This record gives sequence, C-alpha cells and structure tokens, in this order.
Amino acid sequence: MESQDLRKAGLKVTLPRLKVLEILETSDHRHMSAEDVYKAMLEMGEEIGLATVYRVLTQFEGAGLVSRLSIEGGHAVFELEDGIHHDHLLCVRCHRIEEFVDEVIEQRQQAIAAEKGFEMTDHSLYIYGVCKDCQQKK
Amino acid sequence: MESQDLRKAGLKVTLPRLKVLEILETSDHRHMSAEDVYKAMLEMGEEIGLATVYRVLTQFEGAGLVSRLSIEGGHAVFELEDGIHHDHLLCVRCHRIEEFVDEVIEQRQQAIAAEKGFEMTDHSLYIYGVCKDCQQKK
DNA sequence: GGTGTAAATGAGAAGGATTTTCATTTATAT
DNA sequence: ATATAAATGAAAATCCTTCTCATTTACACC
Repeated sequence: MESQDLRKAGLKVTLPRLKVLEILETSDHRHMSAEDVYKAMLEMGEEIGLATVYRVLTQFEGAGLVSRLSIEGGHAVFELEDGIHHDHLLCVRCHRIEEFVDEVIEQRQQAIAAEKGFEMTDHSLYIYGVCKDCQQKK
Repeated sequence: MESQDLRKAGLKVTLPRLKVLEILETSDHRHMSAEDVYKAMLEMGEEIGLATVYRVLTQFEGAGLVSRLSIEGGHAVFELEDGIHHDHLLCVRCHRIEEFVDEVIEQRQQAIAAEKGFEMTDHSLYIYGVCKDCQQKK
C-alpha cells in the first residue's frame, strides 16, 4: 500500500511515482542509479522522463523512503530505506554493493566527533575491495 | 627539493607543477579544491589554465604526492600526502576539514571486509557535523 | 460527477565540475 | 644546439544532475 506512503509525504499519487517505487521494490538490485531506474521503466513499457526520475527519487529521499549513496567519483545510487542504518562495501571490479552494520565503528565515530568538539550529524563510510567472485575470476 | 619528487614520478619539472606544489605547501588551508589552487596561482601573479591545475593535481595524485577527497555532493579537494593515513571530519556549516586517525575503526574495517570475503583495497570515511566554532555562532 | 487549482510531468536547456582535444610551447636527452 | 616527446592553455566536450516552462494531471470542493 505505497499510496499511503506517498500521501503521508505530501506527494500526490501519480503513476510515475508508483512505478518508481515498484521498480525499487521488485528489482534484483537493491541499489540503482537514476539511469538504472529510468531504463527499467522504459523496459517495462512505461513512458517517463529522466528528469522525473531524478525528481521523484530526490523527493523520496526527502520523505525518507529511499537513501542516496554518493559513491566515489561516480553517480549516485538509491536504495529503499528500511530504517536500519548500515554502511557499504563496494566491489571495485563488478560494482556489487553489500551492506553491513557495525556497532563498534558507530560508537568510535561518535567518540571521535565528541573529542573534536563536533556535533555529529551524519557520516559516510565505504569500504572498497574485490569481492569473492571477482577474486576467483582473476 | 621538489624537483626530485617530480622527476621520480616521471614528470618534467615545469613552472606550473612547481607552483602548484608550492601553493599546496604554503597555503593556510591543508585542503584545497582545484579552483582554490587556480585562484591562488592567479593571485600569485602566475598564469595558469584551470585544465592544467586539474591535470597536474591528478598526476600528483597518481604519483602519490597528493590525495584527493571526494566530498559528498561537492567538488574534490586535494591535500598534500604525508604518508600517514587518516580520515576526515567535515563541518557542514563552515566546511572546515579536520583529520583523525583511529586504529579501532581501521581494524574493524579490515575485519568486516574479511567477513564478507572482500580483499579490501581502500576505504573512505567522512564524519559530518557542526564544529565547535559554528555551534557557538548558532 | 464536474471543475478549479496547485502540483506533477516531459523535453530540452542549463548547470557545475572535470576531462578532452588540439595547436603551440617547453623540458630535456643526445 | 636541437630533435622529440611531453606539457600547456583555451575552448569544446562530457557526465551527472537540476532547472525552466509549457502542458497535463490529481484531488479538494461544490
């Protein structure tokens, strides 16, 4: 019942928005760029403009429905927000993205911010490496 | 004796390169964008093209003379490489950048990569917050 | 169920950061 | 001194993303 989520966010319930949500929910990939979503829409036979995809994703981000990852050097990717904070591991070969949660790191970050007199608002942590599959393909 | 560093990196010793190095070494700011370096050059009375600044900084990065930070949403900033790995804290108000080293986090990252079967090649960690000065200005 | 109005859309233009192209200049090995 | 490969500057090109603006649509109200 995603229409409710949209209404709650003060967004009208439109086909493009519903379809973008549907794609994020049903795609094999939990992490998609705006371009990925756009292409998936076209393959689905839905008309949409790339600008609308960006707009909708940005609004969803504002509404807390998705999170945006700003990956080093590249374009942003979006993931459905599940309410559980996590960080990311990225394969530098196949670009696969995995998620992890680590309480020790979370706490150390808080401690470091406090030491430096910062009021921490956010953080971004990416671990880059070669995933198991890609190591074997070598 | 930076000419040596340039030669070691297989780069010809040119005025633009020496001047960019000089600016990075003598600036009050340890972290500068390409634009910052470009403006500093012009203020110094040195002719240079912005493209050259980008090229030179990228080459320096390749040579291990500088590191590039890819800050969320914005442009890249560069810092002289001192051989000591560190991560960064960024003030979201004044954009001040501080550095920190934390062994606990480093080790946890290694452990997480190992758990996930990744061969870790790199990582990027930014803590965002409001610095002490900006908290008081509030 | 119509219908006015504010919000949403699509297409293309614009934006900002960075890279590329290419003709000209320069460093350096010989 | 000089040949040659590399470096430079300016402008164009690129990439991702946002904006503009004319047109369409959702939905509150009658």
